[in-house]
Amino acid sequence: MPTDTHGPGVDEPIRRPTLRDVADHAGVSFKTVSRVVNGEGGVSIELSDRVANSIEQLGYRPDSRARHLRHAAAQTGTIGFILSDVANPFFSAILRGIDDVAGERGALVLTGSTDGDPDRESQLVDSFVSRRVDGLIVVPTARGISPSLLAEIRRGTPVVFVDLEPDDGEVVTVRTDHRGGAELATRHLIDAGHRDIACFADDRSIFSAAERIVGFRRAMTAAGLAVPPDRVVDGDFGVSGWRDLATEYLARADRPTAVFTAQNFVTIGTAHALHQLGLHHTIAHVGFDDVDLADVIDPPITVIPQQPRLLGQLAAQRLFDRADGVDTDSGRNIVPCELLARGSGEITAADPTAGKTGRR
Amino acid sequence: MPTDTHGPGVDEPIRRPTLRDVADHAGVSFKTVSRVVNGEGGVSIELSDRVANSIEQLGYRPDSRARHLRHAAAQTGTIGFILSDVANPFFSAILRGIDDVAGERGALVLTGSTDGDPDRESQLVDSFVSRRVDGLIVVPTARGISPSLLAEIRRGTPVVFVDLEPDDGEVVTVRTDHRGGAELATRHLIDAGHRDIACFADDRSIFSAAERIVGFRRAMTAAGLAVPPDRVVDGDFGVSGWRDLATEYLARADRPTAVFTAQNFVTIGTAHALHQLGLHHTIAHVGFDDVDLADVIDPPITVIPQQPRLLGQLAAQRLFDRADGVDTDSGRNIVPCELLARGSGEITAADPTAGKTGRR
DNA sequence: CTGAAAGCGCTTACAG
DNA sequence: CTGAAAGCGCTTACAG
Repeated sequence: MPTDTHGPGVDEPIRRPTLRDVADHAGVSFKTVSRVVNGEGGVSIELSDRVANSIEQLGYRPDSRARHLRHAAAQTGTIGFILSDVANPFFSAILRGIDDVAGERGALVLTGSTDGDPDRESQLVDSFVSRRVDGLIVVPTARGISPSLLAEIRRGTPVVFVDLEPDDGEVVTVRTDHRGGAELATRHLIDAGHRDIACFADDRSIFSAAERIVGFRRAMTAAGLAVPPDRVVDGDFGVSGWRDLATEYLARADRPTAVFTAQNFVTIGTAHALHQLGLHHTIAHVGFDDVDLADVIDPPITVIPQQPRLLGQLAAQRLFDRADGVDTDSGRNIVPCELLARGSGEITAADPTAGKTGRR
Repeated sequence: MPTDTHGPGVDEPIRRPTLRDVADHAGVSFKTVSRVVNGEGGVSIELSDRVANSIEQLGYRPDSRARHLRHAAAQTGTIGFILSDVANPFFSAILRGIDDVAGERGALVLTGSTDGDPDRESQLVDSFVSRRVDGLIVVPTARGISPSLLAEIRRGTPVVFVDLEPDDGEVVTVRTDHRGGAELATRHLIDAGHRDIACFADDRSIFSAAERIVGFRRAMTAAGLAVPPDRVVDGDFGVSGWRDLATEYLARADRPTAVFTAQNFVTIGTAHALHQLGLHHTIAHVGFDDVDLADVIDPPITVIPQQPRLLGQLAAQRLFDRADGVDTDSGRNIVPCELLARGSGEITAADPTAGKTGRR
């Protein structure tokens, strides 16, 4: 058997040194080592040094699993974050916010993407619970809370929802004021003189999309404007799907004079379409959620930015407060919106007959 | 004391049901429950049903910590990902790739952002190791491997580096061909007739930035072109810093006729600057890494896209292979680059004397 | 200041 | 097919 200088080989099972190994090495009882590791005091300096030295030499790292086993209720310092897709910058910014707060407390974050699949969500809940996370932050896949998650909430596991709000009202949620933001965007377009505005949104089965559509309708109604059914389009089409759809929609003679796009992928796709059609200086456009380069394109896109990192921080804060028993309210944190005027949303309404007659 | 119907209150410690609780409930020995939980068989259907029923009623979930304690070498089904910032879409896409592969194996991913701080990196390594992760995927903060991470590698913990490569060559890395990609970008500009090209890069202390600068120089040298020192600018300035810097740099009379921006924040900042100066149709521009809306702005930005999700998948694959003892090579996976011509990189060189004399 | 005993929730041998 | 014993790595009482 060849000598292996690069650590244990494949066949030798990798065994980490334990408290007992350190104790043997230092020539003390393993309880003494435990005291040093936990900084409990009551150990002579001499022994303490000897133990510290052995820990260093053997590369001992306490096993947090074993550590918290004695009292099952003890916290593991790990929380779980269940979301649809971490690759979406909006959600990864939320994750970053969660990580900010967790890091301050020495806690760690487990993540899992569901792609909107409720079965995957349940599976992740079970996996997280098996690892005894101290709490769960969830972007729910469906409007109803999945049974396994509901069971955990009932059991007393701290759970905070972000971005989306499940139908059960007894629940803690941190999210943007989707409805208010959409109203703001729509009113902005109305104020620029638009009467015929379309709303392109993510699938309305998603809470935020539904809320934003409601906000759009409210603002229109408040201004005494009708919303024909085909002026609200929703669906989960992705950037390229929305580009194609918007291109076709806005090429029609009866196109609207302004568009409110209610989600970032929709905004990007629609911006593509407007440029493709050469209508980017003709049709006004306000988007929900900010996008890279939104202020470089011509005209720069007027948006309702969200603060995803803040959402994550607030959610984590509430989760830890609940885990500590400090925050016992159920209830919501709703972050208000502002509008960032950049140009695309300030295009005024053209002669309303121009589009209707199909003239260029 | 008021009756609490919503689960345990704050004072009652939340105790999850254990194997023993289930056994008592079902009226069997706890070993029988263990058999049912693990699907070991050798349990009569009648008992099995009774146990399953109790598990359901009590909401029992096995404790994975206790489960793997018996054999310390057993896998925990958890891996760690240490990176600079999950809010950067490039890294969150890598995380998604890792999650894809982990999910297939029923494993979970712990993440932690370092913001480039080596101390935080060490701290995260320790936290992850305490939780006995089966392996670590790391975007290293510094060129050298931090001592705590090195100790783990020596111990035999599977570690795979992504995106950046530490100086120690004995290490497993999955990354883009930074140098080759930069050469490709630069050659593309040279082929469009440019002789005077600037390179704006992330701080050169970062491996990828250094490599991309090398690629730039190589392509220039291969074409017989000189690279004056002030034609290579590097630093960690963020989007707005780069916008300001590039605006000042490109406003000068002796500006280059083309720019290669070696990182996504640099690309965004420089695109801003070019538009601000009205030079977006004058100065050619190629960026490393793709950006939202890059093909909507005028002209669309020519880029060398990376495949971050693929990088994550490859890294996780190698990590699990190593953890399983299948992959025992040290070595690198280097993903090659292609160029995506969109317009900004195909602007040809203006009369070379025009810029030099400061004429408009 | 130091240590031997019991136990956390589970699995792995070993009996019946 | 079912169960009682020992032990994983550690902490929490309890002795000296």
